[in-house]
Formats: sequence, structure tokens, C-alpha cells
Amino acid sequence: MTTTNPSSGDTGDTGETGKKGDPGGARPLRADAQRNRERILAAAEAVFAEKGPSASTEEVAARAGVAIGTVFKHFPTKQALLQAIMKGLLGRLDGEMAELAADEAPGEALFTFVTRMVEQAARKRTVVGLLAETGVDLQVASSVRMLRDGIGTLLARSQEAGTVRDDVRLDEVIALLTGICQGALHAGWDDDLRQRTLAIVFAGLRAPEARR
Amino acid sequence: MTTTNPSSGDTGDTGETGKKGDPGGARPLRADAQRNRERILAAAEAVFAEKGPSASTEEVAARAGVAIGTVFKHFPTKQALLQAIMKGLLGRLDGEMAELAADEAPGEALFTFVTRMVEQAARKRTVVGLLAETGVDLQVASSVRMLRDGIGTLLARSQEAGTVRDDVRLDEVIALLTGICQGALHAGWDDDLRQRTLAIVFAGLRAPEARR
DNA sequence: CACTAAGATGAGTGGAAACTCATCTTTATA
DNA sequence: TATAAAGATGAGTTTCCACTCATCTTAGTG
Repeated sequence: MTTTNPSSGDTGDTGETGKKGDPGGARPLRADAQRNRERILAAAEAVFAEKGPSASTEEVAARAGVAIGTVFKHFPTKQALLQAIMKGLLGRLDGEMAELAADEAPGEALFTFVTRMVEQAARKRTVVGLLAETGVDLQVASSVRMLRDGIGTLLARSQEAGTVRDDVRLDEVIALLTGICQGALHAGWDDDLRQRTLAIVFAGLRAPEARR
Repeated sequence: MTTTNPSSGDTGDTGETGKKGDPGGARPLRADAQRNRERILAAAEAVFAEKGPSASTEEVAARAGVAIGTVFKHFPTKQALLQAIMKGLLGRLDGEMAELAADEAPGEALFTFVTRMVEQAARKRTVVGLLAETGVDLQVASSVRMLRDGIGTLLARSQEAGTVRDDVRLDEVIALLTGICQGALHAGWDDDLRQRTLAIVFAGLRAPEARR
């Protein structure tokens, strides 16, 4: 689950092209290039997680152990690199959500997911920073929409199960989620505070008859 | 309430210095200088409110109708300018809070204050942006502490009045507040969404016996 | 092993933004 | 009104960072 998908790229290739006469099609990617691309992604995720999206591309290159030109060969723009990270992060989150929707009791799935996402945000400034600072009108918009729809499903299930108030709309949940994710990366947020803060929000979301 | 306090400065002068022999003390400030300082502050507040703290100092100068050197004469650093704005903003907020603590019913004062602060945040990226992006270990720390203490008082009053659960601590309230302020400046936040989001949080804060 | 194209390299370029300073302008006072 | 000091000006300096490109290196193939 924690391994990055090796077939993901920003060229949008699907499968291999055995046929020639395909101008501008995706080439198979050499072995070392593949390795470097992964190193860069990993390094970028670490660096941006620590210092936020304003960290320099050179630092990413250094951490990955490659020259700066290599980074720009794989990701022609800093934005593109950021997008690739976002895509991976959101993809993983999305998978986790689908799993949760299947396994967990339908009433609690939403709470579990929100908790996990906030936990992630505390470690990864990237998601949050990107959503906030950079324009959200990226190509990533589709991934965001996927995530949004997924949360909508979890919410609907919880409402059917009677654990969440019926008058709560998806917008508010998203708003609360992004807000708390933002807050989670401030100094002074530890596990305890996160838990207590979420408890308040969850209490606010819960249907009166389902409160403990 | 909306007028800026003319006697506020970052030199920390209190009253006039009629006595001489005050090395390094605050000079009376010439008339045009005073006017420019206010213009710069107003312009900076507007610009940073629109574009966030990453807006350039030159844009502030342009909006204020002065040269860039003038800005740096009054505020030797961009940080200093940001701090001055923060100080003013927090001061106003603090006054509003004191008023609220006196006037309003003790049980609802906290809710009213939080609502107002979030409303402000939606318009002023500065407060939020600063608290988030720049280090909070500024000289502004004292102003922040003042605000924090004030909120603590409002919270305590509400708990005494029985409208807020006893196990809620100040940390969580602050966390929620900053988080929602962060969220409030995202695209798509309108009055309705803000109100609904706050309603959820308030429901979570309210004591069981005080719920409507 | 030889060869070639894909890939890696890193000094260099361009631009943006914070900050400086020599020079000119204005206020306040004698 | 004359004068001196406070203040304003804006071109220039410095720093930093995204991005480029001519050149060298290496993986894959016959």
C-alpha cells in the first residue's frame, strides 16, 4: 500500500505502444531514468513535507542525489512536480477511502477517514499547502473531485446509518476538513490536541440520538 | 471602531518626550511623515488582505502613492510592516473582545466572538497568512498572547454559564478557530457556508443540557 | 565490443523581489 | 525668508530561484 505506483507518469501514457508511427507517444522509459524519477518523487515529497511548497527545486535535487537538470527533465515545471506528488497522495487517500467504505461500519467510516486524513496532513505540508497557496485550478482538479465524491459517499452512508445529522451538507464537511488539516501543521499540534479537536467536531456532526 | 489608531507605531513610544537628553528616544515625527505612515499601513492592509503576505512591497508602495524607499524608511523590513499590521488588527480584535465580555450574555459571548473573528478572516488574508506562513515567534507574540488570554476568559465564562462543555480546553478552541479562519479564505466560502460550518463547531462545543 | 540515442550534468540565464543610498524636496523654526 | 535637518525619491545592488542547454555518460541492442 505504501509503494508508489511505478506506471504513473505525467505524460498520461496508458499501456505500451508496440506500434510505431505514433508521433508524440510514450516511450518505454529507460531503467535508470525510471529509478531517478522515483527517487525524485520520494525526495520531493520529503522536502515539501518538511518545508512546504516554497522549498527550492535544488534542494529536492540534492536530496534525490541527482542534478537539477534531471529534475526538470522529468518534471518540466515545479508545478508539474507538485502536481505529481498531489496526484500520488490523493490517489493513496482515495484507495484508503474505498477500503474504508467496504470494511468499516457505515456509520463510523466518515469519522475514521477524516481522522486519518488529518493525521496525514500533520506530516505532509504538501497537500495542505498546495490546496491553500497554489491555485487549485490545476489539472489535479479531477483527483480532488474524486476525493470529494468519495467523502460525499461516506457522509451519505453515515447519515443513512443515523450517526450524522441529516442537515449536514458535504460542503461543511469539506470546509471543516480542510480547515483542520491546515491547523494540524501548526506548531504545538500534538496527537492529544488533534484528537480533542476532532472530538469536538465529531460531536457537532453526530445526530442527537447517536451521541454518547 | 473602524478608524485606525493614529498613535500606534512600532517604535513603542507612549506619549510625547518633552525632555531632551533622551538618546535613541522617539522623535515627534513630522506632519507629512505621519500622514505617509498611515497611508502605507492602510495600503499594506488592503494589498495583503487581497493577495496574502507574499504580495510585493512595491505594490504596497504604489497603492500608498509613495516611493518604495519611503516604505522601507518607516518599516525597515517587510516583516516589520507585517508585524505592524498584525498588531493593529489584533489590537482591534482585542478591543472588540473586551466590549463583548462586558455587554453580551456570558454564555454566548464566546460564540459571538468566534463568529466575528472568522468573518474578519474571510476578508483579511493577513492575519491568517501570517499566523500560518511566517514564524509566529515574532514580537507580535505578546499581542497574540493577549488575544489568547481573552479567549480563555470568554471560554471560562461560557463554561460557568453552562453553555459550553466543561472538558473543552482553550487549546482546542484556538485550534478550531485558526483552522476555520484558514479555511474561510478559500474560494467558495460564502456567508452561508461559514454560518453552517460554525454551527457544527458550536454544536460540538455546547454542553448537552444547553443544546437547542 | 561498438555504437547510438536516451539520459544526466551543472554552469549559466532571466527575472522577481527585498533592501540601500546618494541626491533632491519639504517641513518647521529662527 | 533663510536654513538645517527630516523626509522622500527611485535607480541600483544583492540574493534567490525557476528554468535552459551544450556537453558528457550510460543503458540497451546487434
